[in-house]
Amino acid sequence: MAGKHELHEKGLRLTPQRELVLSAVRSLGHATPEEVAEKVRQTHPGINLSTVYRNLETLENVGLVQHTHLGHGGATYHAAEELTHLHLVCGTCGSVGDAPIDVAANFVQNLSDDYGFKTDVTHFAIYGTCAACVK
Amino acid sequence: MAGKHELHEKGLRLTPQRELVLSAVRSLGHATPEEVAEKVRQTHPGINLSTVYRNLETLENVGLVQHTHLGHGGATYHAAEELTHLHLVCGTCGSVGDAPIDVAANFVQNLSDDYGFKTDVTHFAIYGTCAACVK
DNA sequence: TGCGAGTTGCGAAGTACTTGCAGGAATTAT
DNA sequence: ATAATTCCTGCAAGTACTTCGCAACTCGCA
Repeated sequence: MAGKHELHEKGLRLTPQRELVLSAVRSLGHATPEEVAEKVRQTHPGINLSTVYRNLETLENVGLVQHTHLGHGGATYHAAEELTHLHLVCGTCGSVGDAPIDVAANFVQNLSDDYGFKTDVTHFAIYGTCAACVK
Repeated sequence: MAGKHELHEKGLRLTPQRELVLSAVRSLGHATPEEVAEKVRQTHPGINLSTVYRNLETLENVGLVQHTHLGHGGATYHAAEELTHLHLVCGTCGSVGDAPIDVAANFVQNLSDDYGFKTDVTHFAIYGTCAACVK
């Protein structure tokens, strides 16, 4: 379908590094900048950390990836396509689970109705204890 | 009522710095370690940042304060008494609003029923756009 | 193919936070 | 009240993460 790469369509240049950063984010699901760098190094060992940071930022600007705060301090990036679920972070084991956005629909609606607050549930993680650790 | 300070009862020493840190957290509502330090300096200029960090940690251990992730990277502390509301962070203006925990009751219930995930809604902020910025 | 502009790599600077140590203050026992 | 002990504070060095500047390089277009 597309004769041009998606990066092209966003007005960005198509460089190996950039494409690798994007695909790393996509294949990792959620990842810190450092994890992305590590992943990219599997195919492109020489890539510099700052390049990863810069590309993450650039890709975020054009809307291909987005960052989320999982709370440990650093931001975590994920592909824009993944934006359909929310993150369930377990405070005990540290695992990150997913849940469809619908479970929060009600909550979002409440906040909107009562406070006029438009919630973006995907941006922050939901903290708690996962089923495995509750036992 | 208490002949002893609450800090005493927790087995902690009563130092001016420590008491000031606690009262700063209480009066600020939510505050980053640095904001706490700034507040404390109004009455005790010489206090060191590391003292603030350590006291925050100590106070958290005995349950007098707790930290929440508002997403900017650093933790935000608040008094344990404040634990009855969740934080609504506006991505546009940066303001932090409050909402009673009840609005999330439904959501928490869903997560618990469907995933066995016990959510602590107060630990992480809820991200979105506040009423003022939506306009 | 050749030019212009966006990108990369590298090192260093900057910021935010944490940790170790020695002196000083608060408690407890005498 | 005094002395001894233990904890706490302040200072400073150290670590981790992120951003910046610059020169060389590569991509995209004519």
